[in-house]
Amino acid sequence: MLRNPELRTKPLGIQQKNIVVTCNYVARERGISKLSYIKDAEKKCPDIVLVNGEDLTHYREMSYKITNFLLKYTPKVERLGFDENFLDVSDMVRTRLNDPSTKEEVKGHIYGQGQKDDADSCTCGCHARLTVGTQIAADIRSALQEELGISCCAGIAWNKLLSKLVAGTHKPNQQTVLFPEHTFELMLSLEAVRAIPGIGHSTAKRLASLGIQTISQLQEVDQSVLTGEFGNSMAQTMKLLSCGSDQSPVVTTGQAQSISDEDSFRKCQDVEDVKNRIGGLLDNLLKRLEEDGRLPGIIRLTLRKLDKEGQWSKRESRQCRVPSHVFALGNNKTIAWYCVLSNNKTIQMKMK
DNA sequence: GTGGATGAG
DNA sequence: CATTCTCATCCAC
Repeated sequence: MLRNPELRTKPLGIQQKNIVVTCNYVARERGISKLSYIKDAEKKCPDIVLVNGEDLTHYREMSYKITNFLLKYTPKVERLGFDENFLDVSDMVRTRLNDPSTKEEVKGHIYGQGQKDDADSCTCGCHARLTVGTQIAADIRSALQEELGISCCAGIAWNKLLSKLVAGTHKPNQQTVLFPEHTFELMLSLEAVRAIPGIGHSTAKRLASLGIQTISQLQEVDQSVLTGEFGNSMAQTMKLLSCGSDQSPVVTTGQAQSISDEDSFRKCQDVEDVKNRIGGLLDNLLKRLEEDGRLPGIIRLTLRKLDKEGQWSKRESRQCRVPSHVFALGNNKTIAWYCVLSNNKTIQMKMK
């Protein structure tokens, strides 16, 4: 929509292979959901505009533009995927509170109540700090809109878990603050344990085997029951999360730890074809490596096979170290063959 | 260090 | 359920 503003008012979907991986809010109002099949989406919404999004270059570049923009406010910026960032603004809050011109006004929504007044039961100053937090969020979101043309949601709270959860309560392009009195309310509004970030489908399944499906069940279950299935550390963490407690700090993300390029290799029988496709992935990777400026220490190939019935199997990977002389030669294909030969295996499909 | 599992958007 | 195309972390070996 940034590159083609005419699409703003139209139902828009981003397509990768057979799937609408994401879509704008116009499309969502028409009943399109993320990760739906193209067929279903077109059935519901025949005039949906589809843009191919298999090449993530543009999204990655904008993603880093946004993170770098946020880094002008504080060095404590942690990326989560391509489109979310955590900011620890504690220092900014302290500075603003020392400024006599700072007001008491809350910007945006307050979670769990119409107005803010009953609130001042705290003696620790958290309400004042969170209020300043809403002002900082409003300032940053407004500047982001002005300078990069990006709208977004924000959640203001005292830990990452709660800020993420409360950010999702007013969408799109709005912000919400959580005051401590309403923590329990927010956690219980979630219902399923799966809604807690960090509890994915696998952990949810294991919890279900213990008879735990809702947040309140997780809050009330005896520690020892969890410890039996997950071990002490995980059990402790999950109990805390269920109550809205998250000790994890905002960790500055910095440069990527790895870069990868992949493709689902649809209908690839021919060996020649496979070689070409892997070569293409490698070329893209080398371009990105050059822009990055660093040299890789390791290269890894990842693959998934298709069985007779067209079912995907689990991922398999092979990796090896890349000596720097490989790059001194400046020879593209050398690297992939170095990897393949040094492992003495034939590897097709996916490459990381 | 390697390779699989898991989880995030 | 994954499906797409990434990126990160954890853990057994």
